[in-house]
Amino acid sequence: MEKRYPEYQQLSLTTIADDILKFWDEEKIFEKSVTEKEGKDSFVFYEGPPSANGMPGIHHVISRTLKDLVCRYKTMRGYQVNRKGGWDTHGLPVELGVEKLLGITKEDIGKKISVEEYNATCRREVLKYKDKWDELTRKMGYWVDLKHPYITFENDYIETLWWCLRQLYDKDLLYESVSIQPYSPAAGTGLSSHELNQPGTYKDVKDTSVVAMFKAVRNQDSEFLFKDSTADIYYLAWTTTPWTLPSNLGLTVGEKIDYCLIETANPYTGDFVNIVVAQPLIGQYLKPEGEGQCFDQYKAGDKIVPWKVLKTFKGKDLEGLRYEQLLPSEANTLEKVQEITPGADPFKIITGDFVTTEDGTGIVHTAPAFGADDFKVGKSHNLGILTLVDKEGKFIDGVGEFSGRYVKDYKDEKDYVDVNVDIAVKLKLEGRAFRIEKYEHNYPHCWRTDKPVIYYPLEAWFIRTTAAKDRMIELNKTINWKPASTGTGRFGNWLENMVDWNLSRSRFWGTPLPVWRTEDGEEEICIGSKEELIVEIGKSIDKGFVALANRETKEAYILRMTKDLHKPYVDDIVLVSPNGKPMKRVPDLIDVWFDSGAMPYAQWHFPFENKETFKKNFPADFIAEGVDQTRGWFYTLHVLGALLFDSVAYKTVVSNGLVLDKNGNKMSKRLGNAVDPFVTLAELGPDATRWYLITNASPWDSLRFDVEGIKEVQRKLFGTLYNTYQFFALYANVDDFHNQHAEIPVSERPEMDRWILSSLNSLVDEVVKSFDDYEPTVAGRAIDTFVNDELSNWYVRLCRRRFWKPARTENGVVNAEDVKDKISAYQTLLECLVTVSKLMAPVAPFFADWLYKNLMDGTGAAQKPSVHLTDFPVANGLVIDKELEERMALAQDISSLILSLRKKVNIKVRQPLQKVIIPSLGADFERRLQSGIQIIKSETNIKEVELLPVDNDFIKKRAKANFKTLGKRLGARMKWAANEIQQLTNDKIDEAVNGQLLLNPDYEKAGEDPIYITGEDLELSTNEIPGYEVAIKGPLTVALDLELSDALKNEGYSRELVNRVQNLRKVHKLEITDKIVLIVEQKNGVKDIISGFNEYICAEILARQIDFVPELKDGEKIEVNDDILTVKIIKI
RNA sequence: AGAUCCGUAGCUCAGCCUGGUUAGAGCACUACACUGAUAAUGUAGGGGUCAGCAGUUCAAAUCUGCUCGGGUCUACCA
Repeated sequence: MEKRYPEYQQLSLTTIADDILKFWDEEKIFEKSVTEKEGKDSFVFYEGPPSANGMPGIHHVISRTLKDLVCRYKTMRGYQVNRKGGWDTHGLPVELGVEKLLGITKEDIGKKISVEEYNATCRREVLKYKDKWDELTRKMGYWVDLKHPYITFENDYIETLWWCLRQLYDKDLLYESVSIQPYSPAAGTGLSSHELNQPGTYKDVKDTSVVAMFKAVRNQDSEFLFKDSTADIYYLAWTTTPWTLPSNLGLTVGEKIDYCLIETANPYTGDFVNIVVAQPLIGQYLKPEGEGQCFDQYKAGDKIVPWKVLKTFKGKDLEGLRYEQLLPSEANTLEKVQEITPGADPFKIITGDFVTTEDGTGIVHTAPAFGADDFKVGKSHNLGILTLVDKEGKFIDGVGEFSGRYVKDYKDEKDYVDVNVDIAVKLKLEGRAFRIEKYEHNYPHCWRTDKPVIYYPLEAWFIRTTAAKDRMIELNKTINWKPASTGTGRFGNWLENMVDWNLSRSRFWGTPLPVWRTEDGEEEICIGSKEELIVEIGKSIDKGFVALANRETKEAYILRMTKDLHKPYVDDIVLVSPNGKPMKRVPDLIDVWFDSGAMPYAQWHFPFENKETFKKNFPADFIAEGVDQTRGWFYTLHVLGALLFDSVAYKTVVSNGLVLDKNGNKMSKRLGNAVDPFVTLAELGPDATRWYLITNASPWDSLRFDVEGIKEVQRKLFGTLYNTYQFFALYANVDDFHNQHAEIPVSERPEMDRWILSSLNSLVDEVVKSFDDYEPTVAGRAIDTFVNDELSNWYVRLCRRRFWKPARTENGVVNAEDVKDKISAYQTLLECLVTVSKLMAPVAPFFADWLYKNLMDGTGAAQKPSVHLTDFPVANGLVIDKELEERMALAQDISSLILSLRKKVNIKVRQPLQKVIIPSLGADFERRLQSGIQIIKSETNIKEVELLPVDNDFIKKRAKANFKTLGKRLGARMKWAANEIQQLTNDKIDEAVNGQLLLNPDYEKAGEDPIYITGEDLELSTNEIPGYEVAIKGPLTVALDLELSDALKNEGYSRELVNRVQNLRKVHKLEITDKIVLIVEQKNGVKDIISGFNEYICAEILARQIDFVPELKDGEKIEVNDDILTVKIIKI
């Protein structure tokens, strides 16, 4: 017989993946899935560009699975989904990799190696692992266009970036300013915090710390502090970097922090002073024993210093008060400050939210030049800025005795004297230090020179994101975040606290900032296109700023200078200003995050090309990346979308969590717990891997990756589905079923079929809803449950006979009813399998296609060559019958209870039992039970199901309170009532069910309200049924009649015999269609039993007849119940 | 320091939005059974202070607050 449906020896998910991959390639299925949708609505997806200079890890598989499944799903829902791949190619990681490769440092660039050569190496190295990435992409089944990716280092890409920058520049959103950055005076360079995160840069060091005393100025505002005492008042502020004190311009306090004015003495000089310090920190500076002690006997140097709190107030009250400069000198006079920052108003107390009472005094010494917080708060409170230290790390002229001294030992001087100590000593002598001590803390060091870093103001270019802050917050509210909390929380919060975007990077391999400027800084130009640059160069040549080399034409020169828009070429370009002065490019490169944030525009080389394409593909309907991109890519996309187009850049964003190892540790190469995705895919197959990643945890939860989990998915889902298919194929091939019959209307199919179809359509409904809601985990789990619990373990198991029962008898009589039943079963199972293949296609694309193709091979009625080109199923509401699904659930529960009873009393299922009694739970229950009775009987091998009417007094009932209805009414009496109800007897229960029951008859005596309960306040169940074994689940009770009549015993015996013979057939490797003759050795009474069930037995074992012989020499022994029988089967 | 997610059985996770009776499932383990889907299946068993504390409520795994533990992000970083 021709086998229409392929049958397999065993399931090999890896073979399936290989075969299907080949099929996709050969038939160009991915291309077709896009081209076939030409003209349909598009679903816009952006691929976040990975950097190909590192190997892909398993965590890339999860985010890409997520992206892929959404795109596949939307394709099947009828959208055209273009997916352009991309590569992120600039930035520090690439540069560091190259430096390592070449064995050089940043300083060597331009010296040992030319910038040109260096950048060429970067360009080459950055796509080092591109092949590996492409391979992973293919093998995991991620459909994305790898043939036409956008690459951020290409000229066209950079040109769009320049266009974007020019737009921002024209809108006055691009500006240059000073910012505080980590700076290494020893190396003479700023450091990125990436560099600060190199191992070993943070070291524990002991520094001289000072609690300095800033003398309060008495005026109208501060009068409230002065009225209680005549002594001078000092604000105490702590610092671990005393060298910043001459640059002090303010003191910052916390608005809501409590501060105290305290009368005490300077511990070094013994002078009586009043100090101001945060209330929670008093204990750090003054001993409790000193509180309230008499001042008369105190002298300098005494261990216990007397003190007394004069006043307590909030930081807010201090705002605006003035103090005298701590270390005045020529260089830091008010005039000098105002010379540098006109209009500045320093030397006052301000408030800042970064102030804590963790350490220090609760008053923060603020030197805007040397701290990011200081700078920010200084700027907003107009303190001005003073930088009394130069770029070499030494004090500038005009700082008195400290001028010319290095603030840290940057030059490895033999006799270096710590200037910080000298400053402390000076303060101590002047009575301006309250405490001086060595303080050990963690401080960053330059990873090249090992010298301490300082924070230092440096020029940098910024995007004025804060200008559009409100709009960005508003736009963010329209974005569908998965999970929502990331949007409102992490991202929303980030937007609320937004600062301007520091674009500047002082590296070599990156997009150059296209700003040219005259030396005096008076004139500058921002170039917005290559064309514009060419024009400007032309002007410059005409002006004579460019000395053309021998015989080089103007055109050739321009071509040479613009063929690569990177360093060093752009730096060699000199342009001419409107006033005729030469302009050179500012040295900065831009943050690589700008590169990726601008991909919606740059991937199409907009606006220079593809204007229409861009319009159709902006904004994205959907993006997805790891949650670590929240403030990375998600942010930069959002910024540029908002600033350039006043639009969101994406409508839905899914942020997936991390992949941890099975012990919950972060995967890292160093720990050796990183999972190689290639190994996983090769060994376990992409489908199981993808399914596991998606269904094990919500994408945004972090996932503990364990290969055992994938194996479980293999076994449970794919194994079961494979078995189900095999089962179908086996019998469909036998019966030559290939969907050649007219479809039997669902209403005419048996209840079992209607049930699984209802369940299937309910599943479709749920899966569609979940995918639409970007909840693939819910969808996957639902499919899993359907396949295992409903389709395989219930439908197929219960319907097995329908498939292998012959539709015609041996002599060819066809029973029309049987035929129809069989066709119905095939049609039903086929529909389930085909539908499941489509439902699972987004998540398990290989297996789904394999299953689909096998089924279509059999039916020969393929709508499409691949499941991925089909339409996603749509639930047919008419087929969904929730009532039927409930009925089946009831039948399942009852069957399960009966099976557990059989187990309990040790009567195997093959032994028929006469009767099961089920107490009714009301009319509804009876109706629902009725249609399940047949199923229960055959599933549990029981002859009859007897329904016990509600009002019988045969069983003992048990009532439980319905907390939901009663709780609201009774309130505090609930506990009491629940207890009462539990003790109700049959007649009381009946009273309630039939009308109402007064629960507290003596309510009047107790002075209470009467409590009436009705049937709906009770949940009834059964306590016991005399003479029966009883099992209970919730309100449901079944009672099993255990009596075995001879007839039942004999029937059991026959069934047992059938089972043994079936085993023999299997052992002898008979085909399931082979006919046999059974020969049995005669033995006491056996013949009578067997003969009584002759027809049944023959039908089951496909025997033409059963012969009995007195003695069977070459027979086999089988055990039936307690008998040993000798039998023989002969194939005919 | 701030933000955010997570904490339920040995493990992986449901349940929480919308409070209600004895908190579920799978894996693993133990025992028994079943076997024409068989690398499957059924039944039973052990296994839980639902991280902790407090509050709201007749009633809290569920709502609120705080604390603890873990992860991630941010602190001008790619």
